[in-house]
Amino acid sequence: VTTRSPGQRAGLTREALLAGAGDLLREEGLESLTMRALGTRLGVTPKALYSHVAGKDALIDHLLDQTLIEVRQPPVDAKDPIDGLQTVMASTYRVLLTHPDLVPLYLARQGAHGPNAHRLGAIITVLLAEAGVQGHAQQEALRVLIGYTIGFAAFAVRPESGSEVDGQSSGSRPRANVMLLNFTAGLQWLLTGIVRDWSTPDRR
Amino acid sequence: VTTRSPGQRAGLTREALLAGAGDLLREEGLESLTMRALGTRLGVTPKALYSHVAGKDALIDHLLDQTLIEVRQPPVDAKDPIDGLQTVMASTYRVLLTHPDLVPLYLARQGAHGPNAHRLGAIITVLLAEAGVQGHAQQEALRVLIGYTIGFAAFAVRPESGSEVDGQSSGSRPRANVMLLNFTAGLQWLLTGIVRDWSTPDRR
DNA sequence: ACCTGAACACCGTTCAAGT
DNA sequence: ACCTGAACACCGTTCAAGT
Repeated sequence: VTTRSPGQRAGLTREALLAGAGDLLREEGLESLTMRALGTRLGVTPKALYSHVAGKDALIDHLLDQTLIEVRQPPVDAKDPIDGLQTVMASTYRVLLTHPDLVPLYLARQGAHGPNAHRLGAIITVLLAEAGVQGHAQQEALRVLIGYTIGFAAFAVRPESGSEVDGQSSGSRPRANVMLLNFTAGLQWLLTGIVRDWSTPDRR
Repeated sequence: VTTRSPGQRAGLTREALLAGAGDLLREEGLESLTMRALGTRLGVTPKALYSHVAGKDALIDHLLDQTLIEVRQPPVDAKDPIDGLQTVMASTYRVLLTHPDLVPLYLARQGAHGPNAHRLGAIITVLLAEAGVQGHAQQEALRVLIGYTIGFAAFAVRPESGSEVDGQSSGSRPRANVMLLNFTAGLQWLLTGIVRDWSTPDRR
């Protein structure tokens, strides 16, 4: 299906690459996300992709970061910073579950590293500061929250065969909701502990 | 270096394969863990490996499970089940950090699935039961604990470039210890919450 | 049962070249 | 700057065959 000679533009953009990669991931799974497959899907030679992206790793990095756009911002008139943290982390958890195949990649790369990830980290940091968690403890709290969220998401992705758990989970009807409630409970415990043990009451 | 004709035994065992794979992983990293590389390291054609292991995925599954042997068992005369849980999970965390390259694989495969993983899961389950956490809540607590432990381990592996955190962490001297303390703190909060909110006082 | 050589069907990526 | 054809250096895995 190659009706184009060298020099003719195919009209590719980085956005088109990311959209195609996202579709490929959603429809065919992680194993099928291949530079060659992405090329044929876009009607283009694999090499053409390298004009818009440094390589496969860079493409995935962009994909991971772009996904975080969907994370819901807490309202600016935040009354309670703890509520804000609960909102942001729960939204992050939900977004991660929407893209199950990406979850292991976030962990393999230790999170995303683009502008959206940075923005999200900044929001969490501000909320922690408002809750009186600063400096050293602030960075550690950030790691605890992110590690818990991504780790839990990774184990929530597939219903059965969940590590060493026996397969017989009690039905599977409201499973996603049950997992979300479990996640929220643990998150609340962590937030309570962080504020209780790591906050410095001086500033603010 | 092929001084062996078809039919001559090379003396391979599954244990030798796993040991070689572990060495390869430790010395060269995950990217270099290849059936071909493992073959040449053992002085054997790649195909010879398939006589002892179903394929690369199966080999990695065995590797993941075997690593869990190192997790320390809590003393049988356990006084406080919460102490026991703290011990087991912290030991698991430490073992995971000893094998950083494996951590993303645990998450990608949602934990290990072999006999050692099963044994570890059973130990945790018993401790939870002794703490009064049973049935439905027991499975959920198990997931919370495992998700937190592996997730935190994944973020503890590399010092800098930790997701959206700015690179300037306060020095790097006792970093592993600091992370372990952070992990332990969060673990304690989770255990406290699990027992407080999910234990049923009736049985035991 | 255990290992071999040769080969298949894939990968990501590079190079030189076209417009 | 953007895309092409051809090719390089890898993968995991299979097949038929040896002892």
